[in-house]
Amino acid sequence: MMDMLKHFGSVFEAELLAEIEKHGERVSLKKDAVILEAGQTIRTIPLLVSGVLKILREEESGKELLLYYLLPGETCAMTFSCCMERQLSEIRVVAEEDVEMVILPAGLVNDWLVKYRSWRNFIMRTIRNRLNELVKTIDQIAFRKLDERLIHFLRQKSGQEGSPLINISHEQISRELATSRVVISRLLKKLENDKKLLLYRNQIRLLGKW
DNA sequence: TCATTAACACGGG
DNA sequence: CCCGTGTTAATGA
Repeated sequence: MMDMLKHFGSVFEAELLAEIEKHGERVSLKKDAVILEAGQTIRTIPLLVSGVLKILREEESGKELLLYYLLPGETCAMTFSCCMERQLSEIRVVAEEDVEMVILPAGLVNDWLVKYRSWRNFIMRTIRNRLNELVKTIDQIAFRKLDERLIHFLRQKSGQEGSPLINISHEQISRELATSRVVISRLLKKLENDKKLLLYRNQIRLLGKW
């Protein structure tokens, strides 16, 4: 549980950490594993220890739209709000990389809201952060042109991987931004001509400041 | 005007 | 060969 303490040790009081240890279930996931499909009921919420989870919204036509990434030290606001109301999942959760996490039963985490100040603060903070980020995403979709959304996506992706070298295909990008590959290829080519990046097969290297 | 769909050629792994 | 990529032409919002 050492890596657990690394991200949550300073956030929760000792008593709560003991409860998490007692009731939490340790789960490992391989890259691309689907944790949750849209329409399923949610009975647990995850605390991410390592790796990255991707939260997606699904459209009727089967198109996907990236909502946000979940990083170590975080929990999923969407999952939390769903399981509080015993609602069906409106989202799809996929492991972007190999993931280590602890899952907690939905009932418990409700009680903890009253019992532990640190838990309440943690949940409030993740919901607040997520809300802020979603507002930004909505802004992107509503008001920005696709080229700006693409740049935003690349910047985020590069930051997430901690490297200017991004491993992804045009097809994957187009799916996450809910557009067609043709458009992504064209926009990327333009960015390459502008010396903003270099294109390889399944790889993009960002040049200069991002 | 700009996105999408279909179609095709190129070429690297 | 297979698949990701670069491009174009037709069509639509």
